[in-house]
Amino acid sequence: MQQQPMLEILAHSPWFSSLPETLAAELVSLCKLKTLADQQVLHKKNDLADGFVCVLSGRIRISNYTLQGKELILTWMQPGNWFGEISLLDGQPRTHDAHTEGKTVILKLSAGAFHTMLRNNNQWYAHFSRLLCQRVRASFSQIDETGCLSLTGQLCKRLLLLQQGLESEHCVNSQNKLRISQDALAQLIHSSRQTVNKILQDLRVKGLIDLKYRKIQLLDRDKLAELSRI
Amino acid sequence: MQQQPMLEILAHSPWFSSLPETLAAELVSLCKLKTLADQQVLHKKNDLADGFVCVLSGRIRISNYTLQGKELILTWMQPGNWFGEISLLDGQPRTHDAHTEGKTVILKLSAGAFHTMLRNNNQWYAHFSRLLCQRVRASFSQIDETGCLSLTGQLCKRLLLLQQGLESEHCVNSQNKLRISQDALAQLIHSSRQTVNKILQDLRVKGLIDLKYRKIQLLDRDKLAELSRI
DNA sequence: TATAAACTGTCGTCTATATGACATTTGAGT
DNA sequence: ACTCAAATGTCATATAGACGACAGTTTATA
Repeated sequence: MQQQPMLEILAHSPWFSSLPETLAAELVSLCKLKTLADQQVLHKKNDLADGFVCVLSGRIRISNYTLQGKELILTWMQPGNWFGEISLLDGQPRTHDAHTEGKTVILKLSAGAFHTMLRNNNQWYAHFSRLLCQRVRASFSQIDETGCLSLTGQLCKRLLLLQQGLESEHCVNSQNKLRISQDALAQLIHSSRQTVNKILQDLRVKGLIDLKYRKIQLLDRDKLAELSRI
Repeated sequence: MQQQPMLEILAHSPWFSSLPETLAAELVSLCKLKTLADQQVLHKKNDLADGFVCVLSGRIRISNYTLQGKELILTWMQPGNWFGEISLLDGQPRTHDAHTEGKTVILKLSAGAFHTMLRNNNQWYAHFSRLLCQRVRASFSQIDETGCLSLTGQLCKRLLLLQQGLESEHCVNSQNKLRISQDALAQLIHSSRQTVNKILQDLRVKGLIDLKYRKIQLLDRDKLAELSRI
């Protein structure tokens, strides 16, 4: 991957952009570029932590499986997103599976390099703490959402969040459309494909979104946000 | 409060017990004891962080309100639990309201003292990071639970977690019974009082719990755990 | 271009759970 | 001991959403 586009992707992460220059530079310089094919496993739940990762292109699905084998999607890590710090920071195993979706390029900092870096620079803990705080806050929001929003509300909220994530990507790929199946959305909000379809049709009729095969375009974000207020 | 019982309560927090002696000692020495009456507000959602808190006796309800005024309970902080670090570490406002339930004694470290302590001892960030990791993992569990367990499963899981929390308290008060209304349990699992009552009756008939006015005693934890496996 | 696989749209049915109503029980405060 | 507010137990009713079925559509690939 060329230097310039990589820096642009990195710059679109609010967390990464907030880092002091020295930390940002050291972080990137210690990382290795890796290219993964579609549906590769980065790690499974309960694995020991092997590193800290940033997605550069493609997408990584973060999910768990129930005893019955149903997949529960927590989120997708999109270009610019960093993840994997939890297991590194508390020494406990991974909380979720991580699978690529499509050809995916990542930056990876090995566990060893991560710990060496932190040991030599205690003051940088502050920045990883902030990343953890973001995760807690996002999780709290999600708990509130599932507690008091209808599935319509939850779906609107998730569509908005996915779109936000995509926009780090410079709208290059998909003319600003979300590329995602209705099935996957159902797994995200713990619902069924049929119900998601019904909700999406309803939103389309109301003019809030446009629907294509495996593509969703958000047309009226204010209304969508209104439907997902808590 | 006397020194000895306080130390015993503190010792029952896995997080606090894992701290290096120097940090534990400094933390406690910088805290101030406060006694609060029933239903006092420690802080509201969106307040700026004012401190880091440990419950010594009583209980603190952590909750949010929907637009319609319904209260969503995230959890209760019980004796030995520390909380409030999120806003302190990322400088953003509080995520939830915090109300006392019953006369409640707390240790409180002011925001200023917290930041001074960390500024002077960067290496202690590691321990607050671990606390954050616990929050993230607990939140992830809760998201999975609401996603794939029936209300019965969710309720069993929450009863077990509440009981675990209580046992830090040396079973002094309540002969090991949970003192909580069915209404509150409904707010915890985002359900209705009537449904919670039906589930509890069912668990009682099966011999897994015993029910009294505002009290629940867990009789068969293995079976309860079985009902809440994911 | 043909074929298969993945995805979508739309039924009808069934079940879990919310909600309102109301009687009963319990415990706290006087 | 009495009174009242809070909590509990139990209905009956309404409804959101899961799930199976199946036809239609789009894309990938041979």
